This record gives sequence, C-alpha cells and structure tokens, in this order.
Amino acid sequence: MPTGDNPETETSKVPSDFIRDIVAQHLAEGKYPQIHTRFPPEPNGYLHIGHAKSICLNFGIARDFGGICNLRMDDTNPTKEEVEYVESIQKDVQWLISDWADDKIGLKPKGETPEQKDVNGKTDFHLPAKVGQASCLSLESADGDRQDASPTLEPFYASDYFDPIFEYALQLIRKGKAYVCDLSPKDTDEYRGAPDRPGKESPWRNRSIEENLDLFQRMRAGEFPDGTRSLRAKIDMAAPNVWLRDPLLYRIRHAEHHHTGSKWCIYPLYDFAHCLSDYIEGITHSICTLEFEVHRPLYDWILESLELPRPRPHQYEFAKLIPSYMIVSKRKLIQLVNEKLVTGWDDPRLPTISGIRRRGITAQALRNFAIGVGVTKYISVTDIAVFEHAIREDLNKRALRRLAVLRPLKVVIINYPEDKIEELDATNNPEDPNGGTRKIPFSRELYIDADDFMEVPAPKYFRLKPDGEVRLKYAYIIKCEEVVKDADGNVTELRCTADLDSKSGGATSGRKIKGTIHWVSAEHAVDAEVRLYDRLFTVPEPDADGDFKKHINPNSLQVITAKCEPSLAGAKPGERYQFERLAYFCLDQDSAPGKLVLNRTITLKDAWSKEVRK
RNA sequence: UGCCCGAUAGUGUAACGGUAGCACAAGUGACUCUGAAUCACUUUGUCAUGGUUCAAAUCCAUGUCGGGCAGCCA
Repeated sequence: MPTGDNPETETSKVPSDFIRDIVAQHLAEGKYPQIHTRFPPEPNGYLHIGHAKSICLNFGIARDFGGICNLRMDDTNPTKEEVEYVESIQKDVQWLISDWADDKIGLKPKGETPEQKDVNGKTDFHLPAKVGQASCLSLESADGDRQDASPTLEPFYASDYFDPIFEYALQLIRKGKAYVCDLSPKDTDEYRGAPDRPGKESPWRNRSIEENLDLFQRMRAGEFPDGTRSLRAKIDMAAPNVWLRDPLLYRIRHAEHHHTGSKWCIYPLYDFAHCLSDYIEGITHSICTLEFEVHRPLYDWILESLELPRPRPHQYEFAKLIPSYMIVSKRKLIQLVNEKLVTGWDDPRLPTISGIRRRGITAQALRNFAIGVGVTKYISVTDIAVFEHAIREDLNKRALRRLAVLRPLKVVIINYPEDKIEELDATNNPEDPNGGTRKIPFSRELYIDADDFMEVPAPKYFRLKPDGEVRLKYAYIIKCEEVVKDADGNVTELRCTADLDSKSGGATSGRKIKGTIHWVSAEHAVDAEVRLYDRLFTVPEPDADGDFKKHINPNSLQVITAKCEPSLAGAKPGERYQFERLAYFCLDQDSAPGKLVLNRTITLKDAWSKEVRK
C-alpha cells in the first residue's frame, strides 16, 4: 500500500471575509432559508488560477453555511464558445472541489429547463438545483472503478433559459421599459456619449409597445440581418453610469450555438441574461469580480423592473486574484496556446487549472492557496512565493522520497568489491510515520549529481571535494581520492574509497560528516525523461508594459535524462515524489510502459543557492 | 471638469471605537544521514491633514495616490 496518499494538508483556519460576513448576517436575520451561490464561467477558454479563487469562494461559502453552489455555463455568446471548453470546465471544477465541497454542487437533471408557473398571480420561471456530487461531472469513465454516481445530472446553462429570458424581454416591452432600436452599432456607440458627456436618445426610443413587440418577434423570427436592430432597455441616456444609458439587452446573431443549436438567432447580452439566470436558479448571493461593480445598478434595475414574485438575488464584488510571474487573462492565455508558445492548455507552465494539475500540484494545495489569499476589494498582486509555499507545504507531507540523479557524474568506490550488491533500507517519507521503507541497491559504480562535487570548493561548500568526505544517503561515508578528467579537462569520474564500517547503522556511521548527498547505483539506475519546469515569465508583472511575450522565460522548460533508483520504474500517475535534496516530481501523461516521463512540480527550497548568490 | 471603488510591514491579509496580529518573504541561530523539513529569535506597517471622542486603522471632512467604467464580450 502506498502511504502518504491522502495526508490532511487542508488549512484548518476558518476563512472570514467581507462577503462571508454579509452572508452570515443574512442568515442570522433569516433573510434566506438557504444560501445559494453559483460559479458561472463562460465556456470560451480554460479555467485558470483566478477562477480557482472564485470556485473556492463560491463553493466555500456553500460549504461554510450549509448552502449550494450551482455550476453554470454562462453561454450567451455563440461565436466564442465551444463544447471543448464546457468539458474542460466540468473536469477542472470536479477536480478542484473533489473531497472538499463535493456534495455542495448544484446541478440539474439532464435536458431539464425552467418550469413556467404562477407565483402570486405572476408568471414565473424556476429551475431549482439538485445537489449532486462533483463526480457526477466526470466525463471520462477512465478510472474504471469509479462509476458515474448520477449520470443524469449536468451543469446549468444560461442558454437553457433563452425561452424565459425572451419572455421577460417581452414583459419589459409591455411595461414600456424596453424598445427595439434600429441604430447601427457605430451610431449606438456615438449616441451613448462618454463617461463625462451625456448620451443622446435614440430616434427609435419612443416606438409604440405594439411596434416593439412586433419588431422583437420578427427579430427572433430571423427577418433581420446581424447588427441591424437590437433590443434596448429604456433607462436614462444622461445617467452618469454609462451602463444605464439604454443598455442593449438582445442582439441579432445568426450563429449556431454549442448548446441550443440553430434554435435562436437573437441572443441576450450578459447584463440581461446573468441577473435573470441567477433569479431563475434561486441564487441568493451572486458573487463576481470588481469590474462588474458598475453593472450592479443595471442588474438591480432589470430584476426590479420585472416585479418578480420570488426573492431577488444580489450581486457582490471582490478583487480577482493576480499572482506575480503569471498571466491570467483568457485572451492572452489563448494567445500563448494558439501561437504555440506553450504546448497546449494543459502545459504545466500555464496557470490554467489543467496545467497546474499536470504540473503535479494537488487540488488541496491549490485550494489552500486560493483560500489563503483572502477576499477583499483591494486590487493587488499576490507574490508567487505564497503559491510556491502552499505547493511545498502540501507536497512535503505527501511525497514519497526517492533518490535520483539529474546530471550524472560517475563515482567508483575503489575499495568496494566489483560484483557485490547490497540492498539498503530507505525511508519512504520521514513526514509519515506509517510511510514504511523500501530497498535500494548499492554497488561499486554509482552516479552522483555533478552539483555535489566541486574540484575547487567554494567557501562553506560541504559536499564532495578532492580529499574530502561526504555521506552517501542510506549508505557509506566516502572520500574522494582521485579526480579523472577527459582531454578537455572536464571531470568525468571520481575515484573514491568508502569507510566500510560507516554504512547506515554501522560502527562508524555516527561520525560527524557535514554533507550528505544522494546517489544511484549505475548498473541498476533507470532512465527517465525529466522535464524541468520553471516560471513562464521572467518578470513579476509580465503584462505591465503590455508586451508579455517579450518576457517569456527562455529556460522555462529543460528536458534532461535522469538516472533514477529502480523503484521509480513502477511510478504511478497519482503519486507524488520528492527526489531527495532536489525537487518534487510527478509522472506525466506522456509516459508509456518502459518510458518514464516526469514533470518537476517545484524545487525544494535551496539555502545553498542563496548562499552562492551572496 | 463625470460616476463608482479602494488605500494597514517588502507582499498579501486580520483587528467591526479600546494592547496593530497572522502568513509569505527577508535575516540570525539551533537541529539535521535531504543546505529540505522542524524549532527559536529578529527586522519592517495604519496614504496625508484636520475634526469628533477619555480613546480612531476603524467615525466625519478635505486632499493625495491607485484602479474600474464609454463591446451588439463576459
């Protein structure tokens, strides 16, 4: 049994923030019987670390307050959205919340759409969530042993509400609060004015209700080409908030939609669709990022104007996560992928959730980070060191220790018999008392890492040096007797003697030796392709000057062949490894039988390199 | 010259009128068969100016600085 598989590395402190304070107060006041949040990504790209914060916030609130968090595709723009993204989003959300807020996810029966009913004499649309399991979202039966607990559930889709939303638009028209406008996109822009200059009313603003109704129906029927007409809210062209200057509610788009097919040729805009989607699902707290703050009056205006019979949702905004040395903008991420600056959406250098997963970072580490950064309205850059700390903290507890040599330097133990092989005991994980041990072979010819020998040692260097002693982890203390070089003066081999009584547990094994290094038996070592990943960008704010591509780290990936202890031949996809004194690694999906491919997740902290820099 | 939002150590975040705390980072030392981990210690902070108050990071006013908003994107 592999141990250290599921250490509890979840941060235990209870998060508190201004949004949770509001939720707690609402609960105390009895304002809502149950808290209901939602996570509403647009399927136009892969989820990234910023979304992880939002997921942790929305699902975390559901978790802390006994609520539900709906997963919803905010898919109102058919020209940008794709099924590939829908699927990746489901997979990433499932992975992130699994074993944490697994049972808080609000889903719906497959194919179900809102039911129309009468509430207090008013037409109403409602689609209540069914509490599912994150595993319901699993698209692959890959794991074999995991059966789809409930294959009949799926995420919510804003596009499932196109009928009710259309109906609500009709209601707005009937109330004289919306009109069909014939202005071109360009004219609409001009009429809107500017933040410091009032707009001008559209000449089509005062059409009769009948005419508006007729025109809107004909828009839906496909009588008009894209961009020729739109449905607009009738609010106030002189409003200081530009989003209240008769914002568009519907545009004509003769386009195939990934979820609704060719049923529609008009599509509601975000502002109209989002508040109504929240209402239809019975959301209580609609949490979004700061840039939507100026949209909140419109969110409220639409729901108020409709005089809806059930309690209305309210919007709250927080500052999104911006980690240093990363790019978190869907537009720019898509650029990196399309221009092949990275290998794909799941490139381990990318801050996408799928990239993070492939890198070997666990969901728990990501969560600890995303929760730990806190929730405020202050826009800030989070030091990547905080993320790296969360990764190391988690991996330190769960990773199996292994010996592997990244840049091999041959060592021959000249006083050790040629044909002798010893099996030495090695601890799997000193952090895990039940981690157990394994055997590693020792023989006359070994590899050590080139970094662990210096012919002319730097001050305070206490690894191997000519005539110096060093301890081989789990094995003997050796002394460097001879340095062998090639014609160019490169060190090719070290000839050493071992203190044969100093084997771990042996008579002289207690001798004070400052340095301990890792090694592998040359004859028994297995080769592995090792991908050494580093930060994708060389500067803390890659896009500060608007030219992030200029700051791509040319050394963000180095591929080498490492010599690994033989037990690594049996490396498993879910396991995490620490190559002692080096870094954390995980098996990459490119591995095949007989071909090991390992990703470096993150290096160990390295006080020596810091010393060298001084 | 418009509206909205924000400002607490280097970074992020608490303190909800009553001792400015935590994490990361940085530094020093201890320990170490991982220069890791762990442990101990240390440095550094309320944007400014007024006001209210016995008492202000917190309330008020003014200012300064930073951010967002003028897609038929979300």
